[in-house]
Amino acid sequence: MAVGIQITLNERLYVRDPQETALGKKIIKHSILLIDEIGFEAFTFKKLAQTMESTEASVYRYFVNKHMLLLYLVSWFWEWVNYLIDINTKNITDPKQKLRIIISTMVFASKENPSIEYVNESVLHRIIIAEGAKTYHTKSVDNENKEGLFRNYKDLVDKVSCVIVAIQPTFAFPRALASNLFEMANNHIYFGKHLPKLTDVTVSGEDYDEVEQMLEYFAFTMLGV
Amino acid sequence: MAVGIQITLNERLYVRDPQETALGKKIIKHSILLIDEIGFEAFTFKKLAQTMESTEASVYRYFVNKHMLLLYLVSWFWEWVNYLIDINTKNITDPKQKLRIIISTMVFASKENPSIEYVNESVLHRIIIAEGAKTYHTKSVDNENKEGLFRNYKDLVDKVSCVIVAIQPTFAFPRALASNLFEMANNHIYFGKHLPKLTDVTVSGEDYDEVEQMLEYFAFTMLGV
DNA sequence: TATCTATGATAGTATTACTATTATTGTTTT
DNA sequence: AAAACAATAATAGTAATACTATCATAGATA
Repeated sequence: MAVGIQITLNERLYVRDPQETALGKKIIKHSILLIDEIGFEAFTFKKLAQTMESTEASVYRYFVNKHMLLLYLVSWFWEWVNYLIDINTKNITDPKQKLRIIISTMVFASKENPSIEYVNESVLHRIIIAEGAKTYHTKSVDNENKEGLFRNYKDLVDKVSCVIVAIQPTFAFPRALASNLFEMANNHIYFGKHLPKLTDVTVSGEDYDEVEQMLEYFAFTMLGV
Repeated sequence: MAVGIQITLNERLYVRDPQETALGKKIIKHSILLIDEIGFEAFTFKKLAQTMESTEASVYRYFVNKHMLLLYLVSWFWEWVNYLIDINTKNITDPKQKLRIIISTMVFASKENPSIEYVNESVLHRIIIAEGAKTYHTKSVDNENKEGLFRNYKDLVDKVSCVIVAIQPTFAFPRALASNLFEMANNHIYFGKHLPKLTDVTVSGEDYDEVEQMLEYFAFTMLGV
């Protein structure tokens, strides 16, 4: 699996493609670790430059601001999940089984074998869970959406909704169910850890088994199978 | 309805209770309008002071920072929805009918008759939809949760989960379904407006009818009725 | 050898997120 | 009516943030 992965992202997400240079990869690697450690609000390019022993100006040569960097990381993650779903469902024809694998993949993405040395997928997963929704809850959503900056997430929702339609062609809300499964996966891992009154699942450490079971139950109950 | 409403909130949300003074009410009123207009990231106490013709220092006497102010507004909103649910379900005994009214109330909260002159509930609803999740996606969640700052939302989820249990006592995920209904209501209004590929509902202006219908369908399908 | 490019080093600006001090105004208390 | 008190306004100041700009340098390429 370590061979041949190429995550391709919208060029407007960055100023210079971080995947093409050593410094760029270092920015990705350390930004993931630092955002996870101190949170996105406290994260600054200056602090990032300090921890990776570079300069603020150098970071700005790759990303216009920290919002775009987060959007890059989130897009990278969804593109990676998309790739995982493709290989995990490669020879599966039964759409029900496909959906089961999709749910498992979205919950356990972080447990897959690391594929790219400068991305700690497990830590990145925590960032998606805690900070992911901030990418689209901004005043610039509409402009950024026009520029295709949310394409990776939308493609993924599209892919899952096709599987849903294959299971139940008359189901009226395939996109909503698909996006809801992704949002629920993130939310209930987060709730289990921080706001347990808002969920019924128990989450301890990186054990998300109950989240997976709940998502399966929700999905297949909704589809009446 | 305009008489007798008293929204009571955790004292730790504010430095001085804004509901007790004219300046405090002015802060609430103008912060709702300004956050809606420019977004929470661009919102500052200095800009707020300018639009309401007061001073930055005066605003700081009511709230320690803008995060606490947002948390105050969000808590106020959920407490208000809680109150609306109470009066709207007052004489209803059938839990299915109760859940229908709850869903309608969470989607159409902004359409209820304004009850408090310094709060524009319709604009506040937009803030909840666009910025609400930012209150708990922070590094300080656990501390703030310990101090009871998310109590209003948790109480609401608790109330709805009790109705769910009354409908279907064997249902395994009442809290998750309840919180998911609130999250879905907000998300799909937002998606309908800004990221329509992530949903199936059409939202135009303040017409959220399709969101209500979808939530009813999801809830009652999950509960098998 | 010359050139080009990426990065580092450094400096500078406007804004943000506060804290502190003093003046003023309006309300209670005596 | 005078004194005391509380709330707000006015002002100033600081450290950090979010950038932009310039110049030097080291390594790769022509």
